[in-house]
Amino acid sequence: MNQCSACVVRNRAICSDLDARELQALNKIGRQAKVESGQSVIWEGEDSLLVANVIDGVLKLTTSLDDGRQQIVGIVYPSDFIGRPFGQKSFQTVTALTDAQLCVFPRASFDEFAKSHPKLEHKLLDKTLTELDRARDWMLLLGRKTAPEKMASFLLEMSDRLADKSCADNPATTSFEIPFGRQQVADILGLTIETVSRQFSRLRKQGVIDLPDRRTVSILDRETLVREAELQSA
Amino acid sequence: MNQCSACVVRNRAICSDLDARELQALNKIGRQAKVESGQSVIWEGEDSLLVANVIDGVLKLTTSLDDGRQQIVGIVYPSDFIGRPFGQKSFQTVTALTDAQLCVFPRASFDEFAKSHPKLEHKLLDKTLTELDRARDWMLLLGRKTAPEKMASFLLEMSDRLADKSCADNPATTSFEIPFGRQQVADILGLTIETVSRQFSRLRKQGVIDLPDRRTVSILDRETLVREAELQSA
DNA sequence: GCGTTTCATTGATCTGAATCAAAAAAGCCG
DNA sequence: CGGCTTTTTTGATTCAGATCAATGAAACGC
Repeated sequence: MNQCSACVVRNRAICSDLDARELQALNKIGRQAKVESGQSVIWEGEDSLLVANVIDGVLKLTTSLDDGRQQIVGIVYPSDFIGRPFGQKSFQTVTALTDAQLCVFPRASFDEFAKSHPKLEHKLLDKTLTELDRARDWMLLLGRKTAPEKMASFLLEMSDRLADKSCADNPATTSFEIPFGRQQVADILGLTIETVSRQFSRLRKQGVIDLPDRRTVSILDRETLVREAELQSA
Repeated sequence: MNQCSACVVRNRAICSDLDARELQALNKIGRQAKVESGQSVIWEGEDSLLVANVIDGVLKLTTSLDDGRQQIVGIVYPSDFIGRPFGQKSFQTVTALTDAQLCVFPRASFDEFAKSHPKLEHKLLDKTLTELDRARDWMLLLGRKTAPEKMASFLLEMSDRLADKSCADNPATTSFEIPFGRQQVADILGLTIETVSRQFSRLRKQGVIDLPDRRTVSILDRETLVREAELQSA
């Protein structure tokens, strides 16, 4: 039996404000599910049949064009929520970038539960508003930034999200493993894989970053990155 | 005294599910405000001190870089909600594109009211989820579409939002007035004003659209536009 | 260990959209 | 109406990033 009380995202997910009894009711309509890296759980254009909390792993949200061009429109981490409640259609495909653990709910039951539990809806609203802010911020990057600016912004964002603060002996140097390959970085930034690769190489040659292996990035000169990212006015 | 019962967006705004007594309570914390075209009501980076319902007019949400580059990240129509509840900082500037009428609330009072009125929070959640879908859709356009594709997508979206269905004698021909100039179209699509102008001219020469005056667009050949927009797979 | 496949880097070239620069058209106001 | 400003269009040129084309380096299976 799944015990929400033992859940690792217990304090951060949308269920965090529910009491024991409510949690048990929610638990009844949901189930845990394992998703392997590369697997998709929700498909663009399909009926929205399920929603879920991410317990562990990283997933991507993508939209795409007929000819294969693809844009990653969101990256989902543990405690984030995926799926489209109160709507019939999904506009994005959700794919696991690492092996992942989800807490899945049939959409209809979730909708019903949510409507009768304001505390949960409030949490969901808060998360959605934050996501909207993030998406709109990303629109500035996609529409107006140059390749070097995109790259710097990306590395700083990744560092904020992923840096292992525990082993940061030198505060200036942060190291982290990006959970995706070059093509996916390109699909996040609206660039080609070649341009992404060239930007990585340039930053390495300039001593701004180090690339111990192809998934790991060490930021050596955060100052320069911040300057290159052309931070927003405010 | 403002009477919500007479409000033109009464059935579509986030307050539409409230009963008479609740409406009166909400009315007490809010006030109507007129905003002139060009005026900003919320500033990027400033403390989020107010939120509002749009009663009449069109406004834009923008994010910008230090050097003046700007991206329009949202267009706001009557019955839409603006501002960032439950958060201290605004990430976007909100500016009126036409004279507008708002129903303004101090953020703190609104937050409090919302938390104790689940029906309102539910409506707001629904609207926010829709906005998030729209924003992510737009990210595909910004990151992956070419200038002609952007232009076609833009015209189709505008036509859906603005076309005066009442006077559409010929179902294939739709006419509408874009509530903004070329520079703003450029800031929506992540292009320059020159490229936007060239695309307009090209479509006019090809007989796909007509431009009776600089703010009005008539779609003559919707088919071609749809083809050029490279519609999403699903 | 070694062939095979996949993924990343690097180089050469091309091109779509940006930039630079006028000209033309539309508003505006006395 | 006729000068003045602002906005839009059009043309010439440049350039950032895409595309095309190899090469190189890991990861994988046997």
